[in-house]
Amino acid sequence: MNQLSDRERTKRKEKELQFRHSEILQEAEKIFAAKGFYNTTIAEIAQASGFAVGTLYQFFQSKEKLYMAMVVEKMALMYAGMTAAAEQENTIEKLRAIIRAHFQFVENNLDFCNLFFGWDTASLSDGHTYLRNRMFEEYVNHAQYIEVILVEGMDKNILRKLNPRIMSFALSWMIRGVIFNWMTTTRDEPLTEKVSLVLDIILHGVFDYGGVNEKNGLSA
Amino acid sequence: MNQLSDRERTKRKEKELQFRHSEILQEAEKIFAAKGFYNTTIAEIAQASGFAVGTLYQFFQSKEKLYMAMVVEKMALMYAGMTAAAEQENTIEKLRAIIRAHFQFVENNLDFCNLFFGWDTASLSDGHTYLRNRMFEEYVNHAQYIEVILVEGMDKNILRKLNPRIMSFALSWMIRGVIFNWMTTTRDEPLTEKVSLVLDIILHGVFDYGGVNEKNGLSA
Amino acid sequence: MNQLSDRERTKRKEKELQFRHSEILQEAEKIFAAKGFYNTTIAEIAQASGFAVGTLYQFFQSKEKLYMAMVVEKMALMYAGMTAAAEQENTIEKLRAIIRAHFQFVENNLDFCNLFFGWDTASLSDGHTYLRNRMFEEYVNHAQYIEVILVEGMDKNILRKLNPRIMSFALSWMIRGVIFNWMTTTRDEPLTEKVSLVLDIILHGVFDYGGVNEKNGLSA
Amino acid sequence: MNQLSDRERTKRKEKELQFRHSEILQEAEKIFAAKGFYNTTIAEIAQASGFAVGTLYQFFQSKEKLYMAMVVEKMALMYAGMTAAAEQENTIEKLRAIIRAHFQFVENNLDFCNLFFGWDTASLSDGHTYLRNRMFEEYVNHAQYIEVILVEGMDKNILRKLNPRIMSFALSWMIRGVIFNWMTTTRDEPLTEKVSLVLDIILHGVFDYGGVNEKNGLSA
DNA sequence: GATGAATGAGGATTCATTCAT
DNA sequence: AATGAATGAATCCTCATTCAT
Repeated sequence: MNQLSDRERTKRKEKELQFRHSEILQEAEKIFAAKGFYNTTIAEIAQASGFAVGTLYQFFQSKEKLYMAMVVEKMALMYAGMTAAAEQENTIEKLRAIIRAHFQFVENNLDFCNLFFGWDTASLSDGHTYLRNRMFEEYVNHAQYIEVILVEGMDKNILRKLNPRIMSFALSWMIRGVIFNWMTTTRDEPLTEKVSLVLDIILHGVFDYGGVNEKNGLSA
Repeated sequence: MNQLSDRERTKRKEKELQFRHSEILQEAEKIFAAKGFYNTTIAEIAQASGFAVGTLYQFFQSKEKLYMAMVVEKMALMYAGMTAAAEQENTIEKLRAIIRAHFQFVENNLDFCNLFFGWDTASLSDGHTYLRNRMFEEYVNHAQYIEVILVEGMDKNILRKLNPRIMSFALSWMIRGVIFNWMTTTRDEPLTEKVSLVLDIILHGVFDYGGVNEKNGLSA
Repeated sequence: MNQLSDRERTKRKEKELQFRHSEILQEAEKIFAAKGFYNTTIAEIAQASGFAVGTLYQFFQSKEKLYMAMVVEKMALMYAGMTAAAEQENTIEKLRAIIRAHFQFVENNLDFCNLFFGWDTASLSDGHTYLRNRMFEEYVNHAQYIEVILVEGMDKNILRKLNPRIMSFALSWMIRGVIFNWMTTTRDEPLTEKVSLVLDIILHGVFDYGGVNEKNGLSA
Repeated sequence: MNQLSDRERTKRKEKELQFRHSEILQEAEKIFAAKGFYNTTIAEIAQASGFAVGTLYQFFQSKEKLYMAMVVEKMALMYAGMTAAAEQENTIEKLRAIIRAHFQFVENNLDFCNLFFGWDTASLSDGHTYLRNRMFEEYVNHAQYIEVILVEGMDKNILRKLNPRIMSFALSWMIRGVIFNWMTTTRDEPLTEKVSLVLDIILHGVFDYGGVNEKNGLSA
């Protein structure tokens, strides 16, 4: 029983640790998003998260590591959400789900996305290599995941047989573009309203065949 | 005669000034691109451009202003090039020319694009508002220019009648995506080789109508 | 009986305390010797000695006090050893024994001596006065002990009648010099081999009387 | 003529530089001597020497480098003085001159010697290797210089044929001992008064041959 | 008594900016 | 106009010490 309570205590501690961890990360995200990496001081984050400066350094070795942890965690979350959403039968539906998940994440994580999409993932001095690599890795990983879906679609003769890498990037960045547009303007209607439009453009393009797309009832 | 020589002197001076200006901006671009805004020191730029630190401050009020001048100049150049290239009869050809001009600029200005597209336009402390606004302005300006072309195309029944703003962003960012992909990979073939593919995707989308696009001879 | 067990418990506790004390001091010595006072952290000592940081503070009020305890203990040991060794009939033999004891201590306590002789008894901020005084006290104490021996020797017409304080310091530091030399070089032969040489020099000096020393059979 | 004035200006600047250099070093010496390496702050030195913190960093890369520069300079000065003083015909006179020069330096550089002889040449974290080496080098250099004098004396049958390295160290450290004694006590009479006594002990030792030394008229 | 997480004061260092020459 | 030495505010990080458990 004593042992049990020991285990329990350990567990509780770990949970608390995790909790504090994300507590800090959450505040850090807001501040980093608002002011960028270099204009954010550790003291600010400490104050905002209610810990002492020294305490932050017990969780994160350095300012850069803290920043990285925040970005990597969020990115993973974003891509995980998209991957989970893509669990659909139909290729088209998979793409639609991915777009929607992407948009939803943005709506729910404005702070972070401001940072991530807003031209701003700061150039970190030396550790920058690691973060860039890590982000790029995550990004490529996701791109490959989309490629797989695209290739599947090609095999089923649902999608045209074009370079899947390029297609994947075109899709991702078209999405990014719409996000950027939304974030930098009034945001009067939810981003998720634009899912169909984006899917339509990526699927059928902008060329006008004289209404042939619409006739085919293919516009999503 | 004295007046003439005065004018001449003034002219020469202005030319020299301009020359020094761009001399500095050129070196600044390289260094900023290589190390980011915060890891670049004024002393470095001074050294690289062959001027004294104090002299730089005679041209630019502050480090941020210098950075801004550099970015704004380059952006203007980029968009100007694209606008110039778009002087074509045909809507489709206009789009193709814009894509090509974009790609060419990237190929010719790797340093800058690394900075501009590479997730890095640092968040500048207080002047950041101005730069962001200035960049955004320039960007929206360009987007509107493309919108005009797109609306023209719609009027001529060449393009589908979709939200032109969204279409414009979709196009721009699809281009960005391909650029990003190219910049972060091997770059074994010129970026300009991809013009047709990008145009094809944006025009006809990725959906497979059973070869109907190809049959129609519409693939660009 | 209860009282007895109480006494016993108290005794045992004290022994344990003492044990832990020296346990800590032993580890502290190694680390201090290797890295100096300021580059050694309490956390390191805690880890090395297998106690928690807080526990160390139950034994020693501060880092400086811990350091002092260590130094003072070792010094006392050193001087005690020398004093014990000096229990000899003959004055000359007393000096020889002191030199030998000194050298032996060095050979057996390299870590500490590195610290103590190696130019490094760091200047401690405020407590430094105490430690310096304490060390100096110990040192002078020992010097006086040697002085007594020297004066005895003078009384017996074995030693020249010179300022005994100076003589004492001359002897001590000549020993230190040989130690320093030995510690900073290859140490191929034991330090104790040098006892006779040192005794010879201090007794007879370096002047050459044309072999008169040797003739007299006085070289030690 | 312009060229000449240029040269002159350069010269003057260099002189000023050197002047400031030693200005700083002088103040640094006092403070370091009083408080030790770790308890001295750059800000203090800056304040004391009348410069801004940043200015110190234009002269010395780091606190350690500043410390080293100070120590090395002083040591060189000390040994140079002793070497210069040793320009004597007679071996005995050479030794006497060296001892006197040593003592004089101490009298004139109390601050520094407090640091240098007072158990305190701090253990510098990483740069420490360089300083230690540099100091040791300088030290050994000097020791060898004395060795040469000793060997000369042996060749002339003035000194006994003992290990010259050990003799050199014995002499140096006996001197150090007397210095230490003088520095840590009242200093009522000048250190230089003790030259003859030290020379006497090192030459003739402390053994009493029944006045044979004095009879020979050899006591220095 | 033992623990070790939390604290926050303290200091080295950098670098944009100024200004006397 | 050009220079570049001097400035000192600003910030990251360390680590001795405390105290709730």
